[in-house]
Amino acid sequence: MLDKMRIATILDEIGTFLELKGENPFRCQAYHNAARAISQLEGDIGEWVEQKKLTEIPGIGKDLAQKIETLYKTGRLEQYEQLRRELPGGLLELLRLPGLGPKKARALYDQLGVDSLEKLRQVCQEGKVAQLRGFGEKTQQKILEGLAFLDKTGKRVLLAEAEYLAERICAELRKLKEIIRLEVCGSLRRRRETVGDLDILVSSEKPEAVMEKFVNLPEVMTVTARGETKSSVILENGLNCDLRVVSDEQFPFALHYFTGSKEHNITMRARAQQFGLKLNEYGLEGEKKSIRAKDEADIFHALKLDYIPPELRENTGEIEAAAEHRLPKLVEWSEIRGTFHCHTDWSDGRNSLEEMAEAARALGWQYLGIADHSQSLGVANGLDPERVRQQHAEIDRLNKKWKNFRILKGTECDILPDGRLDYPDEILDLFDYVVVSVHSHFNLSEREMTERILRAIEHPKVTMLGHATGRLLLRRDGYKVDLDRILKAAADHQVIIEINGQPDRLELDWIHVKHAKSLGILLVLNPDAHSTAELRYVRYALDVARRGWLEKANVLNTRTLQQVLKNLSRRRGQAKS
DNA sequence: GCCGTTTTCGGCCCGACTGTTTTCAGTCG
Repeated sequence: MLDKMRIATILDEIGTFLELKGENPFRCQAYHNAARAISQLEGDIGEWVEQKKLTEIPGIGKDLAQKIETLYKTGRLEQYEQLRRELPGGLLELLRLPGLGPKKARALYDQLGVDSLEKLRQVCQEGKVAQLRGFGEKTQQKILEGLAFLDKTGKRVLLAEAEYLAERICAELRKLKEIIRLEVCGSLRRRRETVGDLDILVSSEKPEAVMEKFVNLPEVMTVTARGETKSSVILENGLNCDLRVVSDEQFPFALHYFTGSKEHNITMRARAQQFGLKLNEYGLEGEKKSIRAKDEADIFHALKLDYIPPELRENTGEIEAAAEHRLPKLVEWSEIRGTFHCHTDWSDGRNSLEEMAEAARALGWQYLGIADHSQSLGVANGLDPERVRQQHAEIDRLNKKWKNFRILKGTECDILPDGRLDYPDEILDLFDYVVVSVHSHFNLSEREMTERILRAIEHPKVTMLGHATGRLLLRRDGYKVDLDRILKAAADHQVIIEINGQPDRLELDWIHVKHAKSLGILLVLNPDAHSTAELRYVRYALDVARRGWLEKANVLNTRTLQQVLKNLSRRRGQAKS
């Protein structure tokens, strides 16, 4: 039996193989759409199959439902295997090169036998590619550069890194008096966890001056394209950056267009068509009238939609919700009143209890939860029971200092390999709350890992589950675990789930956050801070929360100190009875 | 391959840029 991620990957590959074969592009797109829909499906794919509900998913019809069912039940699909026999898998990785699409990849394979990046490098170096019809010297050179780029950086960067670069570049561009409006679009504006390139949009009556400044910025390494309205460059860290210049009248339309996502835009254009209008990056026009917009909200309103925040624009139901006035009122930074998962110099943090507390107070928060590591995590100087008691005495002493602020006593307690917790119950009773996390034995089987975490969740003294899969973005996948079962158990046992704001973690993933919300699970935004500076990582957890459609009521941190204390004591009351 | 208040066929989002052409195909977002 295949899980939904594997099924989605296979559907996606079928779509790409069909492109390589030159099939009808809309048919290819149907496979890509289905792959996306399946990967974002809430809950267990098995239930959708068994209840014959697959065709209820937009983009999945009779044919694809049948194929998905076959894949789920048998793990195989004759069509897929046939395609794999027909075309080498290495062709798929050729498509990762910029400027190389299915048509050119196919030509390289047919005429030069290219079936891998290595082979491609070889024939380019031999000068054979430039001689092919439709190719030339420049294309060959561009492929070689692309290969070198892939070797070096060829991937996305963390949201935090992209944000830092974008802020520097924008600060510089904003100095130009020719610029009327400026905004960063793309996945950065949608606050995706990783960013593939920066899209900067500017309105100006003097595009040339803006372009000139842009391509000569100190952060620019290479200029890859330069036109009147669009230029592309590669930045010092290997990230691609596009700049578009439009008139100020066009700005809202371009802002919406370049923010994406692509899938959101496609559905928006189809909606515009229903109103007899055509939507593109320059405007919204009909046969006789053209709609004016001073901002993005006007565009949505013209299509009888509520304003959709950028974080939701993934075509996962936001347009339908906007039409029916049932978009969530997303949780906001100003609603955050504290956080729960922070480390101090008692374990592996850099700052003292007092320094952390003062930093939290400076942010205007009412409480700060300290959750240092537990005893078995020796490398992180985890606290044994004696030091737990000492730390609590110190917290009690500090808490006398402040009137409207409080340090909460928590622990990030290890989940041992067999699912037991790292402290006995009488020690766990000393804390205001207990975060449980996996820090060791990542290589268990999916079943063992799931059982391990389930056992921890079922423990009556557990308040919240820390970084749920242990993934490190762009570095390693999470450990294998059945998240659907974990979430269901968390709902049953009223365990809170953490959204970890470390820029390279950002889990629970937004797709699962949305799922957790639908199960009625309470979530918590935690910075996993190891210094005062890292308290601001709550911001990145907030991004994930917003992408997961969370509202104020879904997030523990939005509650006042009194509400939090009440919530925690109620849990503990239940645990003891 | 999907889909339907122009429905069971014939559409399916749309424009900029590049390189290779000499009027356009391919790629990208």
